[in-house]
Amino acid sequence: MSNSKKYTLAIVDDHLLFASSLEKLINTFPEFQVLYKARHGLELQTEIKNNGTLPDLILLDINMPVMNGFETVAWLTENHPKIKVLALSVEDNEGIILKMIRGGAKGYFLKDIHPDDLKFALVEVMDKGYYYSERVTSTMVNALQPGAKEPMVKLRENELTFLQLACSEMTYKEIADVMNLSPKTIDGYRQELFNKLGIKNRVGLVIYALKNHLIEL
Amino acid sequence: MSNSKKYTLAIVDDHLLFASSLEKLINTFPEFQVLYKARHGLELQTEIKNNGTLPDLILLDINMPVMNGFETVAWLTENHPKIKVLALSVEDNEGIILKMIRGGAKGYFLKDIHPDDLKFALVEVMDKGYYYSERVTSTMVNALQPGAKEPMVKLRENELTFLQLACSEMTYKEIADVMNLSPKTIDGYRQELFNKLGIKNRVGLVIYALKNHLIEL
DNA sequence: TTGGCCTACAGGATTTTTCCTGTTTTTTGA
DNA sequence: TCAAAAAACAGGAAAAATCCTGTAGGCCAA
Repeated sequence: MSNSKKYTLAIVDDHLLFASSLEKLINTFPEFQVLYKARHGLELQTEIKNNGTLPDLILLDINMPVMNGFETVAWLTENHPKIKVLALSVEDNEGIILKMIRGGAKGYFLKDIHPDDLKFALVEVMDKGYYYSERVTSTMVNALQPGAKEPMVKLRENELTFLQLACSEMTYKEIADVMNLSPKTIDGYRQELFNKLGIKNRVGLVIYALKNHLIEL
Repeated sequence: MSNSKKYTLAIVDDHLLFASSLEKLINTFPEFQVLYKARHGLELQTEIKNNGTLPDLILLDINMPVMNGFETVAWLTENHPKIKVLALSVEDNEGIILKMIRGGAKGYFLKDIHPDDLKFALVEVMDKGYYYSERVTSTMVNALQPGAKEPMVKLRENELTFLQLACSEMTYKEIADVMNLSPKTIDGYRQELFNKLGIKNRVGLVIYALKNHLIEL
């Protein structure tokens, strides 16, 4: 690892207290220095445009207002592929991990990580280009197992819209009106989702949507 | 404020990275020093018992495994009433704020607070005994308005149990079996809850339970 | 003791959800 | 351009959810 110059990084997290605290912590690592912080992807974009220098590394929260982690990592991969992105989340969810890695993140870890491990992860990412914990590795292996199963459920645009509307107090008929479709079509979506997701009733839909962050409370 | 001696404090939060970072931040405040950290209420209890000295102040997260913020503040108020407790949460929810304050917390703030404001809050709490932000104050005023309304919906034991079971894929008949009651009684609970909570169907129940932390995902 | 109140429970009707199968329309790929 | 695949839609029926009103039994207070 280079000792000549500190690696610079940016922190993107809407929890100001966490971001500021983390900045303090990271600045105690001799190899790293926080360049700037942002509350969400959009703020990061303007920060990058205004501030002449790019960070070597970005610590990216996933749950954020305005522009979340998924959108942000997509934008970064598109516009600044050289910047390493480490995703940071409170949630240990396979779907989310895969989504971020597919989006271009070079690593993923939970907010309950030990500071020493964080430091190790930062060093790894700069040295080797990536850092994957055991948890993330096993998730990826599972996802790539061809024989086993394809747990990745793909929802069509309309199915997603229906699912989100089903998480309200609307009846299916009302949903059909909103979506400008026949109630029978809506019933088709419902049936299809029940099969795909392995659930039995509308409550199952709500639970699924919540667990997979397809809706917000 | 006393300059002779630093105030000591403990941090209780299951997110190790956040807790450690916050420790670093707070230790830069000349008036304060972090005595120890714990991942949840239970760990705090053993820490307090083992470690001879009590902290002056505890920063307490609400969402934690094993023993959450509500249980912890209740225990602290019961066993160590002299310790000031500041609740710390990601969620801006009136019900939660009131629950913590009723439990004995001397203040409440969100994790997106600015570090300077945190410092101010810490100082306030030690000097004046409490710190309430505008947000918290307005919440309390609302809650105490006698004429306006009583938004605090009280759920009976059975109603709560039913509500929680209703947030699953069980049918009402199955719920009746589990609770050893007639399906008609369950229907009565349902009707009563719909009226009390102003909702129209079972999805409304799920949403309500989630928003009020009556169930976990 | 009696009347009021509360909880559990019922009857019975209506609406909504859920299920199964089949048809028409649209889109897509060779 | 034509056939196959996908999407939208329908009929019909059973199951579950929702709604409304009413009753029986326990408890408590005047």
